Amino acid sequence: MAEHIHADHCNTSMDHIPCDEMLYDLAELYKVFGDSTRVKILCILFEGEMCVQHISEMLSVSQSAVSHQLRILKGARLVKYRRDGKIVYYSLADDHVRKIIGCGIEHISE
Amino acid sequence: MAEHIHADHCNTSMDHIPCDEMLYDLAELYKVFGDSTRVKILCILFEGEMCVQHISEMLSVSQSAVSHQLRILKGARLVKYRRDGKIVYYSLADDHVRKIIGCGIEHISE
DNA sequence: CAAACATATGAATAACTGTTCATATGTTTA
DNA sequence: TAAACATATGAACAGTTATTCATATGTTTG
Repeated sequence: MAEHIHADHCNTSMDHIPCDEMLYDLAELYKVFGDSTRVKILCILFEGEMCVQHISEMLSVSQSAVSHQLRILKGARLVKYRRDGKIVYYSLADDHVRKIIGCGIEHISE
Repeated sequence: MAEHIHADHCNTSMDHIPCDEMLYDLAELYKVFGDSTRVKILCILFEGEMCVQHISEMLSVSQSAVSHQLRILKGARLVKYRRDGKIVYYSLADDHVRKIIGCGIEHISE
């Protein structure tokens, strides 16, 4: 939410140095990617939507831990969810995630 | 260094889920971007090479703190440096940095 | 409605991280 | 070579964070 407010005041292109608030928000965003559990969750969601339990099993991470991390991913607007009965399905919010992770992989595997 | 070893064993494209080691390395990379001081340093270096003292002044961050952060950026192969007398000039290692930060800004300002 | 199930959440703890301070290393110049 | 300067680095401390555990919320089914 706050990101939007800041972002509107700043330039999006890389022609000039982004303003301070934007750089702060940017760091906040990358912090979200800076945890292997969260990155793994995101990559699992590349395949399509998935429920919490399934994610938990695939990663061998407790349901609680996954849920906590999903909350953070939600907060960064990286994932969205829909409820179907008692099951909640999570999926990627948009294509930025794929792009950002793609950029990172490019750097590591250069 | 280790990243290279892992990366070679994994797929770079996004067709399949990247392997565990790669996702771990990826999180490590994003962790580096996940600090506003470091992001600011990187953005300052968009303008070209710059010495430690100058960076320190521009950010109003102590010389020591900047130096510590530059070490981390160096470790992630995001910046390179050259020594000219007593002054050390830092600059971006390659264009990945610009790309990664560009992706991030795109997301925040959507 | 009660029991079972799926998910979310608050508190606590252990591990990690960024800054500061003091000092070391390396380079120039007087 | 001594002093001054630029940078690097180790230790310590404060603040942050990810997981666990216990439990709450919300949903279905018997």
